[in-house]
Formats: sequence, C-alpha cells, structure tokens
Amino acid sequence: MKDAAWDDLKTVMALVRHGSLAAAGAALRLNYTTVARRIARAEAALGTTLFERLKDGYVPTDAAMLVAAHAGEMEVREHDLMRRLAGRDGTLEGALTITAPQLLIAYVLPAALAQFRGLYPKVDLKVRATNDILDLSRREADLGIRISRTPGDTLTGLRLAEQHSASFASPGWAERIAKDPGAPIDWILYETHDDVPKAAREAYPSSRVQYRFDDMIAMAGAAQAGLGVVRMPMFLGRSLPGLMQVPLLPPQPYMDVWMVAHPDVWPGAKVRAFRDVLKADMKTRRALFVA
Amino acid sequence: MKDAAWDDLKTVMALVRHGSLAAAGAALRLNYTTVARRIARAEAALGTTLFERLKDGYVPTDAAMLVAAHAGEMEVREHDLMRRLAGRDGTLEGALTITAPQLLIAYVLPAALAQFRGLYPKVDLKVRATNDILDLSRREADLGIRISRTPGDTLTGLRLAEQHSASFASPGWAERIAKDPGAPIDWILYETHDDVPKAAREAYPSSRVQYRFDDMIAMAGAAQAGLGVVRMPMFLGRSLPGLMQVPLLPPQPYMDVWMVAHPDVWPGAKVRAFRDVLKADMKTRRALFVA
DNA sequence: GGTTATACATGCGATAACGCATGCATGAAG
DNA sequence: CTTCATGCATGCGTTATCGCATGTATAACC
Repeated sequence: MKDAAWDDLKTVMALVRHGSLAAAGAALRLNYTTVARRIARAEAALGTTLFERLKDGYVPTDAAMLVAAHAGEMEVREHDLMRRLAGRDGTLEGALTITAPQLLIAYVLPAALAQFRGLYPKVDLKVRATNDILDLSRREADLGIRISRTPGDTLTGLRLAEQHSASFASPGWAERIAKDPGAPIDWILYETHDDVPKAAREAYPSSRVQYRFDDMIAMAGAAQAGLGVVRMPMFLGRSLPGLMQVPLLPPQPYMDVWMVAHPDVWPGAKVRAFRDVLKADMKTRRALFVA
Repeated sequence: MKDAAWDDLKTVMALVRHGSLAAAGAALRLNYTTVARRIARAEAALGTTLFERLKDGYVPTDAAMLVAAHAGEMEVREHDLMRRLAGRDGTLEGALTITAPQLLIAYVLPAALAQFRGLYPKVDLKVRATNDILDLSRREADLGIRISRTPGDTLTGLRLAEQHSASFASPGWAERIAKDPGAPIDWILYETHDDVPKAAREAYPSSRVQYRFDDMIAMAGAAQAGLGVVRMPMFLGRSLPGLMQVPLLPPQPYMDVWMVAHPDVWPGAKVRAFRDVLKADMKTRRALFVA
C-alpha cells in the first residue's frame, strides 16, 4: 500500500456522497465509467473493498465511509486554500461567481451587472440565481446577496438596503377594495405563514386565506392573474407589471438586503470591484425598497 | 477557477519541499518533466504564478507556499486515513514495512524475519534499515524497532529487551590489558561522548581517546581491526567476530529495545502477527542483551 | 580551459486514462 | 404486458498524460 492518488480518494468521496456512479460522475464532471475505473484503482491501491456491487448500485463499505470522511477533511483544506488564493488575488480577470435570490437578479441587479461588465470586461461573471443559500465557505459562490436580518456569523457583510413590505394585488382587486372595503378579500400566503397578517385581519375582517404557495415567483404570478392579494417586498410589487399596492397592510419593515462573502474572499480584487459597483448602484435605488 | 486537481496540489507541495523538479519527481516517483507539466497545469487552473523560473531552478512564490501549506494539511489527513485503514485491515497479505537500526537487523532479527516469512508468505515484508528515526505517523514504516528509553509519547510500544553495554576490543587488546593493566589504552568514542567513560578513566588512568566516530558500524570495524576499545551494547560485541569483552568497564544499563507503532496501526493483522513473532523470538534471546 | 554535475526546456513515441456507444438487469409507470 | 428510467458492465477508439532522449545554460572543480 503506497501513497494513494488523491484524486481517487476524492472520487470515492463523491461516490459515497452522491450514491451512484452517474451522480458522482456528474458532480466531478466526469463520465461515470471513469468513476467506476477510479474506484477500482482505489480499491487495488488500498487493498480493500470499498463498495459492494449490488443490483441497484454501489453500496459503500465501512472502509469507504472512512475514506470519504478523511477525503472530506482534505476537501475542507482545499476550499480553505481556494478562498485564500481568491482573497489575495489582485487581478481583475477570471471567474467571479455571485449568487442572489432570483427576484433580485431579475428586477434589481441587471443595471449593476451591465455596469460591472462594462468596467471589467475580462472578469467572467457567473450569476447563480437560487433561493437555496449557497455555501460561500465551499466556494459555491464568491459573493452572495441575501435577504436576511444579519449577514450570518461566519461571513463578512455589507447592508445594501433596508426594505419594507406591503400588500399588492391586481388593479381589479384594488378597485374592488376601494369601492367596498367590507367585501371578501382573497389572500395568497407563503406556506410558512399560518394566517393573514394580523393588521389586515383586524382592519379587513373579511380577509380569507385562499391559496398557500411555496414560491414567491408563483405567488406574484397568481397575484398578477387576479387570484388574490400578496404581501411582498416593496421592490417586487413595484417592479412587477399588473400589480398595485393595496391599503390592506401598512408598509412594515422587512428583512434587509445584504451583500456577504467569506472573510477570506472579501478582499479579493474582483470581489472588491463588484462590491463597489453594486454598493454605488444600490445607493441610487434605495427609494425602491422602502415606503 | 474551478475545483483544483488534488494530485496537482500534491505536486506543488513536493516541488516546494524538495526544491527542484528532479527531486520532487523522485519523491513522487515521477519523471521530472511530469512535475513541470503539472506545475504548469496548476498555475493555469489557479490563475496564479506559483514558481519563478530562474536559471538555477524553480523558486516558489508566496502563492506556492500557501498551496504547499494547505496541501501539507491535506497530506496529514491522508496519512491519518492510511494508518486507520492499516489498523482495521484484517488480512495477512500485502505490504508490511518495518524499520530498525542496522545492527539489530544484521545480528538479531534475521531469525525472526525468516520465521515470519515462513508463517505468512503472502505478506510483502519490507525492512528499512536506518539509524534515522522514520516517522511512523507519516507511515514511512508500519512498525519500528528502536533503542531508546521510552517508546515515545505518541506511539504505542512494547519493550522487547533490556540491554547492558560493556567494553569490547580485539583479542590482541584483551591480552595486552590482561598482561599490563597500566599500559596506555586507546578508545574509540562515539562523537556525542566527550571523554572515556568515567568508570574506565578511574580504573585505568592511562585510557586515552584516539578516535571519534559518528557511526557504530565503523567503530565496530575499527575495533575488530585492533584500533582500540569501544563501548557498545552487549549484543553487538558478542555478535561480532573478532571482538571480546574487556574488563575496562563493568556492564551497565543501556537503552532498552522497544517495538513501537502508531496506535492507529498497532491493531492491524499484519502488525499484530509480526509483533507476536518478534516478541516470542526476542524472549528466547534475552540473555544476549544483558551481562 | 576543459570536464563534470545540476537544473531545466523541448520534441517524440508509448501508455494509460478517458468518453462514448452498446447491452443487460431491475423496478416503476402507463 | 409494454414502455421508460435508472444503474451498471464491457469493448473500442480517442485524447491526454507520461517517460525518455536530447539539447542548453550555469556553476563548480581541477
């Protein structure tokens, strides 16, 4: 048993994590046959069976779990290294990955992205629109824009904007509410909310929950289609065509918009450049976010 | 900058450690051209210059030092993994590396080695004779035999024998000392010792230092050739032809013989088998080591 | 001044690693 | 019962990687 090939250890880890040759191969950007071959190599090198080949796939043995655990620790060190290299990198070229909620990318960021692109054409800007929070420690992205109350404990952050939320609906609903405030009002709620906001229920007792969604884009679409009233951030209601603010809810504070990055990565030239552009851009847009 | 190839990180580390392409290649068992190519790949992947190509070789940049440091931490994890795999391995086949001082291997271990070989023919036994202490944590060897006072803090150990040392010389010297105890006596000292052992100086005031060596095999050879008297472990003086114990020094306690291994590796089947064989063998040889 | 050793660059042929296409087994869905 | 999707094995042609041989530059030594 000599020195193990590190890339093979990584491959064992990927297979343990992802469960199938194909999934592991996709994660490693390799053909799954290559994964199978590397597993075979690793088993030969380590002198141990790492996976049992069953009809429905590769099942890791204890030894494979041990390998995967250690490879995971190696990976932590690799990510640490990558962050530090990115943080000390002074060039304004190469890849820069940012992540943000879909709706911010769609309705708020385009101007800043275009400006950044013009200023730093050599930077390969990759934008990952996702509502899942990517792991900035693992360098799934260099810089994140998040809607939350704090930047998070391990991340360095900068508050880009305070936000308010309000109630929005189609013009038809706005008219109806103005004419007859006592008529039934249909609400579309985000799934985590139990009930219509208390202020609305008190002022408009005829409020009723009609739909529960798990996705804000879908909710906004439903509101545009006239299915009901949605509480959403000011910027979103104002940005979407076919929606108007309705007076059911007084504007109230919402989670702020933060720009965050891992402290290792924060001082990198590309991250710094993007920060500066976005910070200045957002300064001009503050009115969009508050009542 | 995407995921780095771990083997390339390892290669950067090897080049930083060993200083030249050729030395790094030797350490990795690769041709040095391959090392050069991997460095180039790593630089492309990381988007950084890692080494400056000067007339007299590759000089690492700060970035390379950073990479090397992190790769070193990855390597610690790898060695940890290898030890654990070895420790849980129940097979009695494959590689087993032991290390011991040259003189023990030459004059004490052969019987045990032969017996082990007969009992476990499928084990690839590699014996590394060295006076440097190999790093058992880094798996330079699985099991070590050492002459020391303790097994060391991080290692598990078993005392194989207590030892005495005494003074030995050629038959000519033995005769001379017996005839005329007052005549000048030439000593061959190990370089770390300042002077003739105090007991000998007091009993034989005509003792004088004639040579200082840094190698016990050479000293023994010189003693066999009649150049003088050497203080050495009993087992050695008794094992070497052409040497006799001389009464200049009363036998005195010497460092013990230990068998040591990293606790992770200790329970491995091959290590355990070797331990048992050697332990039993050494039990029959205890008289060789003490006065 | 010529010889030797070290350290690297470069080009070429050999080899090992890889991707792709095909085929088989299994289980779920229509 | 058929169809489709998932998961893997195997064989083949391609690509990338590697080792080797050769050449250059520099420094050390006699």
